[in-house]
Amino acid sequence: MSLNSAQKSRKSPCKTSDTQGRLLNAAEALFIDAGYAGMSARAIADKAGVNIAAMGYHFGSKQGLLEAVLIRRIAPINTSRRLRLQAVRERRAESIRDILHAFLWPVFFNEHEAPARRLMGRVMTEPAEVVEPLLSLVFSDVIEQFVLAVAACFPKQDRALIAQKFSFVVGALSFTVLRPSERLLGSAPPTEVSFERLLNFSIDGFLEGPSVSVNSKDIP
Amino acid sequence: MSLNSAQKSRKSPCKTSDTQGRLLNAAEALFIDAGYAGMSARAIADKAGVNIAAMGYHFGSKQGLLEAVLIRRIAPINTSRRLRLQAVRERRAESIRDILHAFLWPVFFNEHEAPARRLMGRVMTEPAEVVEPLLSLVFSDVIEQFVLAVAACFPKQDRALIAQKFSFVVGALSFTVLRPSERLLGSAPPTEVSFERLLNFSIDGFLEGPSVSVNSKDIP
DNA sequence: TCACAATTAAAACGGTCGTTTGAATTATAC
DNA sequence: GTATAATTCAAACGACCGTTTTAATTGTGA
Repeated sequence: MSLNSAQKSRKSPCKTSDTQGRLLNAAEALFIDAGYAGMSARAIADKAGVNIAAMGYHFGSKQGLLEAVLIRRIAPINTSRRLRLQAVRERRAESIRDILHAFLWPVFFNEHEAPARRLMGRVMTEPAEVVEPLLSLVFSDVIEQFVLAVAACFPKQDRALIAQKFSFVVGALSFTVLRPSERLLGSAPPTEVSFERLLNFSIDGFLEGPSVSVNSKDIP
Repeated sequence: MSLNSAQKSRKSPCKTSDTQGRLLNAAEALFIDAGYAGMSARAIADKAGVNIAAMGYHFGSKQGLLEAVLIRRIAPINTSRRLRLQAVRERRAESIRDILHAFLWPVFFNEHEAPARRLMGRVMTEPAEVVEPLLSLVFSDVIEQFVLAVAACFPKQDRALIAQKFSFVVGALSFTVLRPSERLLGSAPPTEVSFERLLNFSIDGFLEGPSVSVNSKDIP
């Protein structure tokens, strides 16, 4: 029996069916479109062209399959983020643009493009509790690193304020990549354009903008 | 038979059980926590302390109940947004702060506070196709009005750019109100603080910030 | 070729899904 | 009080859920 996929690919090197890969792709697409509760094991198996029992055999459960889906795409993105942040830091002249660029770029540009982007958006807004431990496992560290880096850029700004500003960036990012983005906008701009716009928007939010000098009155 | 709730309340003015209200409250809470696919009709009925058939009787279906839930909370928020935008316009000196204030304020401050906030965040990220027509029905008009108002503030800026910046605001807003917000931040700041921070962050994103003068290189 | 492990397949498991039915109960109007 | 409508209730509908079992099939090393 298998139940583990890591060491097994070494024992059977020439897989022609690639059941695991087909399951991962099918589950990814359905999770993006319907979320965890909305994707059924039978729909996954059908889309993958695989017997339904294959899911339990290769990944243990539906939750195990989703975890594999997330780790396959999200972990490389966060690794890329970390590497880029490290490269920026080694230049000893990090700017807020460099830091946010390192955070946003791997989401928009990677070898899997749209699927990875939308998967990122979906998982950040997924209500199912099964993804909660996965989220903190994969994200908490990289988020903390980036918030620290941004804080180093603005020693004067309140730390909690910086953390929340960063969560605004995460929100704008998640919402942007969640859909083909014809929802609010009439049409979807090219990926490079969306990326550049979100980057500039986020940068301006961190810089000490004119907004701080203006008082707003709550008109109840 | 009923199947319609609008004209019926006039015929039976003294409801002691308030089955519809209990169903709405229960469905709202469960939808916020689990999304459409994750909330079951039986869980709703149990939480409401009501027979399961009451849902079909009063709202036709689970989808009908969710529609009533959304309209009850979201429509008043958007109405408040429109009224505030109109008030700002009549002053003939609208600023980006005033416009964004009118857009954000009704989400953070209304008579139902946290439930309405989180419901707003959940519905904006809900994958189920059943909410799609509801979304465009309730949101497309108010969004268009606000984008137009912002565009009037910045006649020089590209219209598509403004629309996408506004979607960034919507994303940051949705993500902020989606959870009690202990997810990325360590703790949740008071509502007024979060509101003020998001407002300032959004304003800075629209103002012609320093980011436009700096070119970013894509380091692949 | 033969044992043996890995994988796939068909079928069923108990359970829950959203919805419907029809009778019982309650409120309203005359 | 009685007819009539509105509402609630228990029960069941067929369908689908995630998972498991058991047997058949495939691939691999001796």
